[in-house]
Amino acid sequence: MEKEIELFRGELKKIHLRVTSQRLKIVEAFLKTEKHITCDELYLIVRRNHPDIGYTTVYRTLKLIQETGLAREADLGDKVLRLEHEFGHKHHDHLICLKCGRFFEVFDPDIELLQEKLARKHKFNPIRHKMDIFGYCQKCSLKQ
Amino acid sequence: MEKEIELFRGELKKIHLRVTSQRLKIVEAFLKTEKHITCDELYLIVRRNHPDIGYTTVYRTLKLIQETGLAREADLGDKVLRLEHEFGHKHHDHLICLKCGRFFEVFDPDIELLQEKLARKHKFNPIRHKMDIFGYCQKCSLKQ
DNA sequence: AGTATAATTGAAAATGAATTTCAATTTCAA
DNA sequence: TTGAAATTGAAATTCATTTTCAATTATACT
Ligand SMILES: [Mn+2]
Ligand SMILES: [Mn+2]
Ligand SMILES: [Zn+2]
Ligand SMILES: [Zn+2]
Repeated sequence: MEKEIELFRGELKKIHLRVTSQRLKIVEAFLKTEKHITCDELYLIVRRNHPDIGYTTVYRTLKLIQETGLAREADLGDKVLRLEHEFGHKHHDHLICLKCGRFFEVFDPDIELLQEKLARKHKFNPIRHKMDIFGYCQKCSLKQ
Repeated sequence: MEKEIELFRGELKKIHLRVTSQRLKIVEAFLKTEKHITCDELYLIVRRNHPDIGYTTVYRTLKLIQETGLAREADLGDKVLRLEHEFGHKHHDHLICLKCGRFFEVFDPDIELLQEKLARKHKFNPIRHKMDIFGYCQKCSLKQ
């Protein structure tokens, strides 16, 4: 987590933003959770230990966390914006259970390669992609 | 388009909903466009020829269009809900240009197969998936 | 240290797409 | 024909996201 925080500090300084105690507390809270978290969820967590920090500051810091490369958007199929750790985390895709909402992070190098090829075939220069497979996890498959 | 409209009529009747002139006009307008369309965009189109039809009815009919299997959600990376034709259209994924916003519909059977395998490997029962590759189309790649 | 300047904060307000409410109207089936 | 059910569209509501603004705080420069 130290590395991430150093990165955060550095990036802020680069763009002449200040490293405030609020920002640090928020980024620490974000780094501690391993979920795909919404702004509201993070706010509720931060508030437990730091009741003086407002929602707006969490919201704005979450933007900074994205901009500094610590987080990226993750879509779990509900309609709220969720963020997941980016720095130090390899790219991966998701299996998302339609019943219980749990998700699994997966990676398949063969698919990645074919995606690249597919794009090239269409003279398209791929930058990033999102692949989400929706269905039923083992537990929910059994229960049905 | 006749086939789609017959399906729509049939599905409505199945669930004891009425085939009204508004619904028909809206579904026809939807079927005529080949874009990934938002509710608002469709409303504006419908309004041109049928100024008496309200936004709410378009919104509700769009839900029905989805439920009857004529449309599915399509995410182009902006934050608005878009719908694309489903019935009679094969599954496909998207290459989405980050610069001009245009998109290309693509399909790769090898990727589809590997996706299925990947899910199975994790004891996951896949139902549907979404794969969007973001990057730059040929035109926008050259311009940069 | 003192002061000017710029950034930060959090409450409140604004935004905007998605959704619901409701009273009036229309359709259907008996 | 008549009562029940469905439909409609305007208006209101919801809810996440984003902006505004006045007060506070940090920083840079004498
Ligand atoms: Mn993830
Ligand atoms: Mn499409
Ligand atoms: Zn599950
Ligand atoms: Zn382009």
